[in-house]
Amino acid sequence: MRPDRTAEPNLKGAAPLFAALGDRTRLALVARLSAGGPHSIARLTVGSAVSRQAITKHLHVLSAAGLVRHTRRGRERIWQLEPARLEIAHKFLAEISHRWDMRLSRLRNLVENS
Amino acid sequence: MRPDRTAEPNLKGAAPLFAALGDRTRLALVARLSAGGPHSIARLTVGSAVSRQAITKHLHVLSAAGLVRHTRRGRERIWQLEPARLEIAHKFLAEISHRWDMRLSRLRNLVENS
DNA sequence: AAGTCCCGCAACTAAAAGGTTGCATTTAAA
DNA sequence: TTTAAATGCAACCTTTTAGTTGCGGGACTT
Repeated sequence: MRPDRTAEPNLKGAAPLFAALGDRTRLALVARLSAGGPHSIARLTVGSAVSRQAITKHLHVLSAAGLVRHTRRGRERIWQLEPARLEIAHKFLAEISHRWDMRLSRLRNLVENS
Repeated sequence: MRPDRTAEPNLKGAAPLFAALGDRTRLALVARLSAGGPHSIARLTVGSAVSRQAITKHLHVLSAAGLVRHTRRGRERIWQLEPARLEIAHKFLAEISHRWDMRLSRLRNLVENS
């Protein structure tokens, strides 16, 4: 197995994920779906500051990022979380933190051995 | 110790962080700073697709989100990563994933005991 | 002292984002 | 079979974002 050339944490892939999460309304939706489970649009709209159509748009944005998925049930559309994609963002941050720690420890070694 | 009522992961705080990370150029900057350490603007511009002023703007966006910090050194401005803020976003994702796992295991219990 | 490098500021543009309203459609309920 | 609920679609508006160019000023170099 060769050393991983794509060690750069999934740059191209992670940015759209973060962008999708980078809105207060959408983040609230994700949080709600993670705790409350699948919900219809109407249900997700209750208690929100914005209109149902706005919620719908946000759900589509999340969907385009692969963070949620929907199913029909009668006349309603049920949305649910897709946690696999969250993991990508999560790992990206872990990788960045790790790199930074490595830098610091290398620097410390340098100082101690001088 | 009571159950944590503020269990909602830092919604209001995390969204701006994700928004700041939700751009390819900015994410590349963060990745570069995490691996390569502090750099001047001119240095960060080399190899980028966009102009120096664009990089400057992006750095200011990251700075407003608390993700980077700068220092003067002679005629150049050195930017460096501020990893503490990354931790907030990181923990948010961990919390969401955890919630989802809890939901799944509760559901499974429900099915098994029925 | 002159030239060069690094940077900040300002004005401007094009495109995308977030939101709204109005209306049509499908499905459930009375 | 009406009526009401849940949604989809489309047009429109306003603000933000990402980017550019041009220029001026401070800080090293020679």
